[in-house]
Amino acid sequence: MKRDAVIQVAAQFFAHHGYHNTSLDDIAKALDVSKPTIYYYVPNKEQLLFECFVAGLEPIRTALRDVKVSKEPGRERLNTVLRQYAQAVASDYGWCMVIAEHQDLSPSMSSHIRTLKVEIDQGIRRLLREGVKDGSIQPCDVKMTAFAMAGALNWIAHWYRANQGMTAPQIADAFVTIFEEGLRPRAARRKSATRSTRPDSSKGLS
Amino acid sequence: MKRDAVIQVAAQFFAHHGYHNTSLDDIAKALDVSKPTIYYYVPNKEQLLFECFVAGLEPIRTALRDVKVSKEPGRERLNTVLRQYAQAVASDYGWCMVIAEHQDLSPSMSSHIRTLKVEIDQGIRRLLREGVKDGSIQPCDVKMTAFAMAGALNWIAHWYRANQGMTAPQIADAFVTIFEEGLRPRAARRKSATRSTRPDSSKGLS
Amino acid sequence: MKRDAVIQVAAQFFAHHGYHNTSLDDIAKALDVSKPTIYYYVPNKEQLLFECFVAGLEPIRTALRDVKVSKEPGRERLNTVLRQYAQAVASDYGWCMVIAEHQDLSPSMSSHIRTLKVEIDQGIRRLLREGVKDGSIQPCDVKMTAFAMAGALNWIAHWYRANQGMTAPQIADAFVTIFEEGLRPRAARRKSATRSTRPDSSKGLS
Amino acid sequence: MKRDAVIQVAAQFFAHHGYHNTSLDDIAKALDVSKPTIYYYVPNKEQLLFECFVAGLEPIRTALRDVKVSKEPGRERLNTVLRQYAQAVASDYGWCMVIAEHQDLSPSMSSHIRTLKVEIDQGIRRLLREGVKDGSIQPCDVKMTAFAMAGALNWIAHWYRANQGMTAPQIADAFVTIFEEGLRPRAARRKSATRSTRPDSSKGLS
DNA sequence: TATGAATGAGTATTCATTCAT
DNA sequence: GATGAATGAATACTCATTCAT
Repeated sequence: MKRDAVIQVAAQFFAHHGYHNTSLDDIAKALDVSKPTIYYYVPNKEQLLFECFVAGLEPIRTALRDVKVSKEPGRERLNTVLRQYAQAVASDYGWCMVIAEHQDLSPSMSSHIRTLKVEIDQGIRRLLREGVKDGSIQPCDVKMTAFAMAGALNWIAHWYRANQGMTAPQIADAFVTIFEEGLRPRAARRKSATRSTRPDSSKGLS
Repeated sequence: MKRDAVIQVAAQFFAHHGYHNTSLDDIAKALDVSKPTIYYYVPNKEQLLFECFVAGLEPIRTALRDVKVSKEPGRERLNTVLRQYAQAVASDYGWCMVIAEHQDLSPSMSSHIRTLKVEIDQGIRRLLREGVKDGSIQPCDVKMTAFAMAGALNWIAHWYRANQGMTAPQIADAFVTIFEEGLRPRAARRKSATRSTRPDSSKGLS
Repeated sequence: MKRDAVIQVAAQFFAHHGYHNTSLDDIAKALDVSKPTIYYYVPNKEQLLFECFVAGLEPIRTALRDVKVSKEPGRERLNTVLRQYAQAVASDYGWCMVIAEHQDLSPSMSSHIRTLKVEIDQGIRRLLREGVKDGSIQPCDVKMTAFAMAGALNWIAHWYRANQGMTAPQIADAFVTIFEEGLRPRAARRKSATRSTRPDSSKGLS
Repeated sequence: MKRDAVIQVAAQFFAHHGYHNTSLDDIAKALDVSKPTIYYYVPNKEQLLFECFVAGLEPIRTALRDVKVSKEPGRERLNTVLRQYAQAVASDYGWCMVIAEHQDLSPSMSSHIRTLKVEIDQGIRRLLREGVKDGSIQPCDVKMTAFAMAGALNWIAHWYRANQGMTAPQIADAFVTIFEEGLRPRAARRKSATRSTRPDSSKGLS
């Protein structure tokens, strides 16, 4: 589908240059079509961002749905979702998914996006609660924990570069370990964490 | 200093509406001055963003410096810095600090900002390493842990609203607990986590 | 071609009001189009000036080329070029051609224009040298003579007004006579100069 | 006088960068004073240009006045004036003198300048007429000859650079020779023209 | 004399969007 | 399906000029 090509190219441009620094001219040129052609597939720039957002979010929603019927303990199911989440954020659509904000969107689209985001957040919180209930997760502030996880994972979109350093699944695993184990030493340590693969590159803030 | 007022108002606008959706006209109107007056204090819009960035970052740098001479174990010193970090991100300048990216900046300014960000990241990594060495932090992937923490904390800028729900220090404490304890239940639990204060609001993604 | 209309109208405005006193709004209004339309045909104001410059220069370059294959003595060929030169300077594009300077142009465009100007200058010097060689022009300081001629002719752009007083070819003839004969009386005068047609108007300096 | 310093610096800036590309800030910075200080000496930018113009023109007016009482033949007196003219055009004020145009000036100032320019032009024409009458200049189109001379001399402002190549008096002499002798060979040549000193540099058009 | 602070009026340029074809 | 041509609206930035001090 050409429509998908439009959306993917848009996502890549948005991720590299930002939403506002990407003109439809840029996208048109990259696709080697004229600007009005884009309007044939998408009604406006805002919708383009929205489509990128949805494309990125979809796999996470699917993972949340899949996990609902699983028999595994909550912590395992949460980890499955987090792994999928990390992969989504590291995809072409990750950046759009993460920065799509009310700031650049009309009220109606903004609330639409908010609904989708809330759905994800609630899904994660539910898994946390279920994990606490079944004993696989220790009691915690569910809301804050969901925020911390989302933040850590979303941030991947800001520093991840495909084909450089770790792959998305590797990052997901590292993060899962961090969130599972915590920093405080346990009386009986059973598993030693892996070392960083590229200790030189450092840009946690960005 | 009027200059500081300019920067603060700019930071608030950037945070609420985004960098590109804020015109210098907006800022001028909010300050009740004419547009050229802004140029009297700041040479251009980019520099305005940069000043906001620096204003937000400064307290974190200070905290990192202060902690260097502390005699406490690494984990405590790290927590001190993280608390300051959370407070900075929740300030007026937090959003600017977090989204100031190469995308909207000239190459020279971009690299300047990168340098400052790397400094923070390295500071956190150092504390992690020292904590591991002195036994207050369990062995972990230092780089990934720093990334996860920075991400979780940076993300606060996307959902925090002053005078609503938790205060910045409360959030900081909650996050510190999460990172310290981890999700996996410990054999002997000594400290039970607090419950979420506002279980209704949910927007982890944004 | 609409593009040509844009350039011609621009040239007229530049000539009447000066480059800096002409806004793209003025040009757009005169063409009865919107400002962005101009940008559809020309990438920026500087390029607009450049196009006017080239439009004015082209006939002179052509004349220089044509004259290369002529069998006439140097002085005749020079006169042919000077006549064409005068006509170009008196055209809509004359003023642009003459004032297009490094001052208002980017370095690259500036050097481009300089190249073209040097080409004209060298062409005139060559004709002077050839005239001296074939005896049709008396020995002289070739460089200074070329400068004097170029100056006298360029200056036409400052005082010439179409449909007032002499036509461009008449002016060209008058100048050719002046340069040919010189002021010092010749022993045997063969040709008496014409009188000025409008002795009242006087603005040699401007 | 500080006022003179202001005018001279302004003239240099105008000459190097153009009237419109010179801001009062530039001039103030070069003089190491604040912008309002300039307004203490000169009421506005236009007046600044006017003062430069007058400063450049004055020596020519003086020369014309001096020559009125001379007993020399017209051609000699004309040459004296032309030499002074060339020197003025090559001065700091030359460029301003030559480009000061109605385009950048208010109507009243514009007409004032025009009056001064006409005075010069009429002075030259008068000398030409007197030279013809006393036989030192051969009959010619006085108006066109004055225009040609003014153009050739004015143009010096566009290519002359102090301390490079010929001095102003040398240029004046070369031009006088050119205008006196003309290109057409004379039956009996009495004086051979000098050669160009820098035959490589070529920029007659500019 | 001199200036720090301020501004009104511009001005080039960009860009999402439209429409006739 | 696709595009050439056009535009309304916005926006960063500049600069001559003023005025209270």
